[in-house]
Amino acid sequence: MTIRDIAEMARVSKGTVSRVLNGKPGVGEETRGRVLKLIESLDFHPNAAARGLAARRSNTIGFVIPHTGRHSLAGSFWPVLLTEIAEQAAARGMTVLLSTSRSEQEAESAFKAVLRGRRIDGAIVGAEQAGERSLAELVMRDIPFVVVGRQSEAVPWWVDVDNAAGARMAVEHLVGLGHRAIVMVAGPGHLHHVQERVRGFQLAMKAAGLDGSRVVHCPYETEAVLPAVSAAVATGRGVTAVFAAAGDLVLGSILACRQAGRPVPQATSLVAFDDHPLFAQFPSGITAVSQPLEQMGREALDMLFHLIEGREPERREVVLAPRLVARGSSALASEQAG
Amino acid sequence: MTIRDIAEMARVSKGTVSRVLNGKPGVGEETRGRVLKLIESLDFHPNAAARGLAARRSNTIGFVIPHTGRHSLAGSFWPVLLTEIAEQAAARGMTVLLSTSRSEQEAESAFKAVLRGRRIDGAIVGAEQAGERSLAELVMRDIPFVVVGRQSEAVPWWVDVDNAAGARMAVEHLVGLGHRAIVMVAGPGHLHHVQERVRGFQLAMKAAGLDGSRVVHCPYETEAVLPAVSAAVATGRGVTAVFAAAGDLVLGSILACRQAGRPVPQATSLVAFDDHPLFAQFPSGITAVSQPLEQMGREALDMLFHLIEGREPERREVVLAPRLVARGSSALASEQAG
DNA sequence: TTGAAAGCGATACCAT
DNA sequence: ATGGTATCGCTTTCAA
Repeated sequence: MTIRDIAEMARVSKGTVSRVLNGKPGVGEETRGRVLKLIESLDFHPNAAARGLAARRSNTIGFVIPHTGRHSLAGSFWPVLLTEIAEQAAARGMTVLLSTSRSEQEAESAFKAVLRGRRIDGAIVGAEQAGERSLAELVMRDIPFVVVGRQSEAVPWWVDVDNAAGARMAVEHLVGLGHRAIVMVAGPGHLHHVQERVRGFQLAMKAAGLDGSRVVHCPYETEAVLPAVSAAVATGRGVTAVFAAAGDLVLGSILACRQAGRPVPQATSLVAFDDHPLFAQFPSGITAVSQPLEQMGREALDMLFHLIEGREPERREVVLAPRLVARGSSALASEQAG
Repeated sequence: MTIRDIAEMARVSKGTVSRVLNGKPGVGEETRGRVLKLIESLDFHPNAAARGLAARRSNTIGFVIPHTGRHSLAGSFWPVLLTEIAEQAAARGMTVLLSTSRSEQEAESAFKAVLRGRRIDGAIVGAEQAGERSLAELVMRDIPFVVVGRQSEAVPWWVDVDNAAGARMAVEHLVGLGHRAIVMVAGPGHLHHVQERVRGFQLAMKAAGLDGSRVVHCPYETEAVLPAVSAAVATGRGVTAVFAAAGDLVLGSILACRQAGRPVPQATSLVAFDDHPLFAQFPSGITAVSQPLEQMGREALDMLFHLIEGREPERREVVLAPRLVARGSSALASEQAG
């Protein structure tokens, strides 16, 4: 079943069917209706390859995220964003081609596989994957892209959550509850979003007249969290609250507090950066700074579609505000056990 | 840059370049080398759409998983499997088109979007998505597919973990540690894998001469887990162990035990079905029945490629053995507190 | 408003 | 071992 069959049955030319198919003008009302009805009744869908070949458009976008074996997809950020993007792309008649891999080496080749042969019209790229080489590759192949998260300053189009503001919200929430000695558990210091969160933390602490130097850096995805945090909580005399600045650090932080004899929420308050379905499952819930993933997906796709269609996006950079979801893990300092 | 440019530069015909590109015979050694060198030095990659049109192959497979907003991708099973498949597909020169969505309604349209226009050569379908209508659609469009997990009996090709065996392993592990009163926390009873796990549990309990009737069914992704399980643990006098038969139920089960005054692992042993990176992060780790995701991905792709190439797969059904990873959450019954 | 025809960039068959 | 050419199914001028 091809466009030609439809044309013959409708007694029109292929060109006319094509116009109808693409909602283009220049087709009589009656004719359009007739063709449309035929297309629907036969559940006809034009061949994507032929379409792509003729129109030089694949109607496919690439989603390029960090090598993900256990790390990225095990968290909540990328999976949810991926879902958002897949869905919103579908709503616009686009499909999503995925580039993921377990290891760093394979990431590169997986990435290239997706770019090759003009398979995609554009790409959404995760910040960690947005290295110079990758971006150069995209530019070279003339593929528009939007980076989610920010790593390098050299990226032209990106959307990110306001990491510093999120950290500030966490601090202000805790300070508002009467906490004065707060430990921040942060990821590896070379990551941009980590730096931003630390900056936000320290600014907010300073603004409150408090000591912002209690920052513990841990690698993600490791058991190193536990000892580091419990040491910080145990030795930092008078510490009443912990700011776990990434989803991956939350569990370790909670366990560390318990291990240090200062369980959450009875003796220690905790606020997480990144929300996760599990956080609502904890006995009284875990207070979290939630990233607006749906909106991030929407904004990123918006920009990308602008770029694909050759229109300059309204903004080159989009910074979205996170939202604090208060749950039971953060309590009044005065009500905590000593 | 097209195949034609390459042909001219190499002073051969397009046909010859095409043969080289596809590693087909009928090209002189010297010629092949010359063309190959040119292709590499120019980093030429044939246009995927043109290729797909002429060869009637997209070199793309679809990955269709349950609507996943918070559920599926928040767990560990699908994300990891997706990664495996993306990577292994890439190794075979295939790319992965994704069909995901947040809600059940959107799942259907997202699914169709991927199938339309012969975009994919074949599909990997998640069991929950393998409803009659979806499969009928695939069959109708003549798209080969392999189902991961098993839901209906009507599915011709599938790969799944041996759920019953996994449950048995959990029981035997616990029994070996001296536990005699074990509660199973299971997912919704209408799911096939849940039924299988319950069956395995009960068979193993019976074989050990124990009471296999302590089965608590909970919906996934909810806070209903907590009350249900703590009730079971508290009222079931003498219960010393819990078998949390899905990753999503583990945290709730652990919290429930603590809430019932019988914390894991001090007073209650726990074994999980499904492993998760987080499980290694818990203080002493959580014992888990681990699914061989890498192997599942490989087997599923193997079958799929057979089907795509019109060769009958060696097996129509593949059942893989899970593996028990012993960690600290399961202890000798005799060493547990009262 | 509509039709006819020329590509789009590969593959594959048929000669040579 | 190679070249020439029809073909894949659609989009897009260009005429009418």
